[in-house]
Parts: sequence; structure tokens; C-alpha cells
Amino acid sequence: MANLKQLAQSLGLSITTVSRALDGYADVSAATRERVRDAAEKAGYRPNASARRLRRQRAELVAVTLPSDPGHIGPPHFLDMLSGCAEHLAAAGLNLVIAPVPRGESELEICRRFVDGRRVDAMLLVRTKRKDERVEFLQSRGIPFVTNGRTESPVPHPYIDGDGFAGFHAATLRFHADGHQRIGHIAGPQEYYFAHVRRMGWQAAMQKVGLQASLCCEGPPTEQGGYLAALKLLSQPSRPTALICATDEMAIGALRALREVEGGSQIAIIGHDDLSMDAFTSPPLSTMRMTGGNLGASFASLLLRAIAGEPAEDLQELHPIEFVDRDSHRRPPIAA
Amino acid sequence: MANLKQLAQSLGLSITTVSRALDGYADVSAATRERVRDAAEKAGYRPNASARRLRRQRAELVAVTLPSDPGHIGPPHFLDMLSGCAEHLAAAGLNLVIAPVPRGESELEICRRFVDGRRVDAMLLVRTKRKDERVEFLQSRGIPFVTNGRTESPVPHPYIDGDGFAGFHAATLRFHADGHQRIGHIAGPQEYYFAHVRRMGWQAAMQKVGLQASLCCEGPPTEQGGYLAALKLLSQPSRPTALICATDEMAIGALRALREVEGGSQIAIIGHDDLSMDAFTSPPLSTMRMTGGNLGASFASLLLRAIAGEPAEDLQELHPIEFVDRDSHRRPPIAA
DNA sequence: ACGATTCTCCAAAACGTTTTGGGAGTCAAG
DNA sequence: CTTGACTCCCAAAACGTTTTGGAGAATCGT
Repeated sequence: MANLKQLAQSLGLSITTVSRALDGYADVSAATRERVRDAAEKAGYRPNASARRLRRQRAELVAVTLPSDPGHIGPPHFLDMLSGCAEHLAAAGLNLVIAPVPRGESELEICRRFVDGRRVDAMLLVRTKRKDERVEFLQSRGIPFVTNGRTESPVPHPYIDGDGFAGFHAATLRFHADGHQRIGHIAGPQEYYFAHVRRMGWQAAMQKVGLQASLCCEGPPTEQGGYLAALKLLSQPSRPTALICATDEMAIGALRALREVEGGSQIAIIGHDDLSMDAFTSPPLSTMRMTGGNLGASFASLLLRAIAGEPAEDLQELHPIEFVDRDSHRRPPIAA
Repeated sequence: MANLKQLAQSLGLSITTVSRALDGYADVSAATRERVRDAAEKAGYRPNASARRLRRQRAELVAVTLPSDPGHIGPPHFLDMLSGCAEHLAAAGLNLVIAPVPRGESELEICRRFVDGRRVDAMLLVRTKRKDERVEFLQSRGIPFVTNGRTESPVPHPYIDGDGFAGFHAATLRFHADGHQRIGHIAGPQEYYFAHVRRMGWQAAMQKVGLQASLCCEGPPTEQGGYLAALKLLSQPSRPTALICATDEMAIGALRALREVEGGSQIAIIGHDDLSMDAFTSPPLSTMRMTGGNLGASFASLLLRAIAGEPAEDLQELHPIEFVDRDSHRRPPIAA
């Protein structure tokens, strides 16, 4: 309720002394420090955030841009991640603001507004593209940032990502080990790094075991996208006997397609993300997910270290992907 | 990159004039206004947010506190709601910051920090309790706020809520019309307004049709809570033939219990929230959901109007609940 | 031609904090 | 008695904006 000036006046001290007493500087006597702190406590004094921010030249804020493009919002567990991140940032005196992208504006626009208006000390980027203009912009401005997902940027930047290549590579080999030969891939939009790298993992594995990586169909990373892609693959002359989907949402769409097509229920399928609904689909959807504990905490830590000036090379986390064994991947290869 | 002073200097104008030119005041000539705006554009000038906030005595921020208590995060579609809300607030120059509650601290603590530090112009509260200390605090401070869910506060405040009473009342009557007599209720923690009012709706309907409202069990609003509550109700000497659950999460837990108990699959069940996974449970979960379009936009609008000083009475929205007809509620009453 | 009005512009204050660069006073050593 | 070190405190500047209260010049009405 009160301000530093009033508090100082009521104590017969200068603003300087009160400020320094509260901040625990050694150049104010223990006696006055106590006196000041008692008074501040009693008055319910909290420093005015805007004033502090102006003076310290720090926004005490970190922004995360929410993608709204593909109709659906970001990665799974996204809110949990944000919440964890915000909690850990708060412990360091930073708050997390969410920066949605209004229709008609680009994510770059938003970054610019936040950065040039000195509204944030750092940014958190999700859904990176292989060539991501936001990353280029932030690098040119020298603003600390961390991305969820890698990019193909020539200059390194902090990120946290799952090793999608290895995950999809392993999944493909697993199907092959089960005897599958016609292993199809339902891919996400290839401008996204995660989608591209997952496709590459599948492709490399197919090549490794000497199979043609031809059964691939790309679509938007949504249920509908997966549905349509699956229908297309199933209409091929030589159908796939197993399907690897870029995301669980697409996999769920593909499941719908499988139910509608004769013999579709014979086809093995696996997704990626471990959505909470996977346990309830029929059949329960086998999937993969990134390992590593509290993702939000990791992001917060990386952000803080980036703000502190640690080099980008030290701020890159690539987490292994683990297999989540439910049921949908257990379908024997259909005899030709 | 630049500030007002540099811009003014480079133009040979005063800071005042530049500021007013950019803000479009009439007391600067059209010619200079253009000149200033061109220069500002070219320099990529954006006003420093902290400075503006300090001077205008507005934080340009709205905080939403994320409950983290029951292990699980808030209502369904929560992130979509936040995103929509943030988008509409942004159009009015406000940003949304998320304020998680660190372990060991109360939500009240967080409110206090944000409000007394002048960090926000308004707050958005979710998961209100019948007697909510956050509401009392904000009312005492005179800070604009909107809650998601009503409270029993004697002084009115802005809110958006679903008419849980009517929804659960109607659901109960629907079961009764189907011939059910032993209609049980799995209730959420009664200190939450939503949980209480839903139980009241069930109770009132039971009373209305002359049935005993005795088959009720309360638990935490989680899958596990629903599971345990259902087990308890099923172990009663006279089992329910239909179950109304306070939330879908609890209903999903209850479904698990039904599968484990002999004859459980004969029992009709309905939840509330319309989680995306409801379509995939077996059987697909019938449920209810709040009507009304973009919830986030409504919250944003109410927040802005509250900030503008409209009286609380004009800022209360009670939305009807609609029935979502899937399959789980279609079970004939078991003959006794 | 002269006061009144309108047009443009500006100096300075204010927002509330943190930080710089001392300034008194005290005390012990020289 | 002087010097230096130390302790405790403070005045003033600075952060970058918005807003107040005019000031000077040009224009208008009479």
C-alpha cells in the first residue's frame, strides 16, 4: 500500500537507507535494518514492480508464444510444462507471460513487439521450424531464448528436444523385427523440425534394412490430417502392414481410418507423444515419449542460464525417446 | 532500439512533441506527425514498456493463478481458454501472466504478491471455493477480478460459471425417466463451489421425484478419486444402477471400477466436462459441458469491463449446461 | 491595427525505484 | 593532534515515458 518515500518519512530515514535496509546491504546498521523491516512488514510494503523494472532495466518477464496455426495448440502436456516452467522462473523473480498470436499476425511480429518494447528478458519458443525466422530474429537482437525443438540454424542456440530420429528409427526396426516389410509413415508438415526428423528416422531405418521408404504421406498434425493420410496410404495397391505416425493425434485419426477400412484392424500402428487419451482408444495406442523429468523445470533452468550469459552450446538438451507399450503396435504382418 | 530522447534529438524536436506525435494528439501538425512517425518506423522505435507502465500507473498485465493442489491442473480445455483470453486481452494492450502456486505457498500469498507489488491490473481466478479467501482479499483491495466459478461471497463479484445445479438436476431426472431408482452421485470436494452445487442439483432432483439421496460418495476430483468412490458405492448392499459423476476424470476412474466389479458394465454413468478423451473410453463416456462460445474471449471481455469500472452485477455470466450423448448413460435399470 | 483565438511546440515534473558517490561521525593507531 | 579506516547514513541522478501548463507565432474578427 505504501511507497518507499512514505515509509522513509515515517521512519525519519532517507529513501536510500530504507531501500538498502530492505535489500540487506551491509552499510546499514543491524538496528535500523530491523526497524525498517518491521515497519515495512507492518505497512505491507512491496516495491513497485514497474519502477524497479525501469530502474534495473529488466522486465522480470519471460514470454512464451503460443502457436495457434494448425487449429490445435502446441505439444501435449503443454500446460503442465508451462506451469512447471513458470513456477521455477518465479523462484528467480521472473514471471511467465503467454503471448498468443492473433490472427493475421506472425509469430515474428509478436517476438518483435516483446523484444523491442523491452517487455521481456528472454523468450521461450515452441514448435520450431527447420528454418525459423523467430530464431534468426532473436539471435540478431541478442535476446536470450530457448526453443522447444531444434532448428537448422547455423549458429547454435539453446534448446530442449527429443531425439525423434532415434525414436522413429528404433520404432521402424522394431516393426521390422516383428516381420513387417511394408512399414508406412504418416508424416507431419516437413517445415517443422520435429516432423522432418521423425520422417528421417523412419527413412534411415527402412534403408538400413533394405526396404523401400515409399509408403509415406504427409498432412497437417491433427486428427483429421492423420485420418486422411491413412486413407490415402490404405488405398495404395500394396498396403502397409504397419504405420508409424508423427504424432498421437495423427495416429488417432489413422485409427479411425483403420476402423472404416476393411481389414484395417489388422494393421499395426504407433504414435508419438503419449497423450492421456491414448490409453482409451481402441485398441489402446502404443506410442513414444520424451524421457526426462520435469520438462518445465528444465526449460526454466535453461532460460535462467541463458539470461546469465552461458554459451548456447552448454544449453542444449537432447532427450532419448522411450517406447510406451500398449496394444496397437501388436499386429502380425499380414501374409501377402 | 532507440528511445524517445534519441529520436527527438535526431529530429530536432522535443521529447514531448515526439511522444505526442506518436500518440496522435491534435496539437502536433500533420507534417511533423508524419515526419516523426516515419523516423520512428525507420528506427524501429517501440516505447519502453516499464517506463510507460510506471508513468501511467498501469501494469498492462493480468495474472491468472494456476491451481496445482490436486495433482492435476484446472478445468479442461484450460489452455485453449487461456490462449483465447490472452489473445483478446492483447488486443487491448494487456498481457496475461501465469502465476503458478509454488509448493508451500497459498494462492492468497500469490495474489498478495501480485496485487501489492502493483504487478497486475486485474486477476483471473479459477477453481473457486465456496468461501474463497482470494476473493475476499481482492475485494478488500478493490482490484478488478473475474472468477471461473461462483462463490458464496456476500458481496457480488464478476464470474463466469456453468449452471451445475441445473445440469446435474436434469441428468438425474433423465436417469429417473429411464426408470432408474438407485441413482448414485460421485461428488467432488465440497469446499469447491462447482462440486457442491453439482451435488445439490442431484440431491434436489432425487428429492423431487421422491427418492432417497443416499448413494453419494465424495473424493478428490481425480481419476483415482473417482475409482475409489465408485468401488465404495458398488460395495453397498443396494448398489446404484446409475452414476452421476462430478467430473469426467472421476467418471473415467469410476469406469475403471465398473470394469473390475462383476456386473459393473451394466451400470449407467455420466460425467461432466467433455474431455477430449471421453470419445475413446469404453464405453464412450456420456457427459455434459458448458454452452457458450469462446470462453477465453468472454473472460477477457469481463476483465476489461471490470477494469473499466463496470459494476460486478453486470459482469456475471451463468451458462446453461448441455448434455453430450455418447453411450455410457444408456444402461437399463437392473431389475432387483 | 489590435486583442482574441488557434496552431505548434516545449520545459519540467512526475511515476518509484536502485545506485553512485560521497559526508559526517567514531575510533584506534601513529 | 593527525591520519586513516570504518560505520552509518543520505542527496541526487538515473531509468524512459506521459502529462501539465504554458510560450511564441500565426491567423482571425472587427
